[in-house]
Amino acid sequence: MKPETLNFYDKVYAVAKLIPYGRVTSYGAIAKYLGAARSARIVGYAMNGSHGKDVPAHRVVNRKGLLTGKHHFDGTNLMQQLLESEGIEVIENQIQNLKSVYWDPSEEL
DNA sequence: TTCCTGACTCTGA
DNA sequence: ATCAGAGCCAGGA
Repeated sequence: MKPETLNFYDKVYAVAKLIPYGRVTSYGAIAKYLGAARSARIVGYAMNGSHGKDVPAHRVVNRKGLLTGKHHFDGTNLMQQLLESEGIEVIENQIQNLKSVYWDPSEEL
């Protein structure tokens, strides 16, 4: 396998690992940071392989702050619990005060 | 090689 | 303001 091919996933994982504690980001933000603003779905798709890795996928949500990927987690509210455990208020799969906990790699990095 | 699916996002009504 | 539809890229069969 070519390193370039894996580079995309590797970058996604790398950025996800860079997400600070108590902060969340969106797929589009990561995609944009990687130079593929239109590949937001690919970022989420890449997260499918993040299981078993050190990638805090629970800190990655969609642009609306909705936990769309929580269904892919082991439990049903596991993702929400993880976020709440970090001080992030989540109600009905919706992150509250998203603006305050939002973390943009393009701006922070 | 082609077709299908998907943890998204944007634009239009 | 909210709701619905189309577009986009990458990976797997």
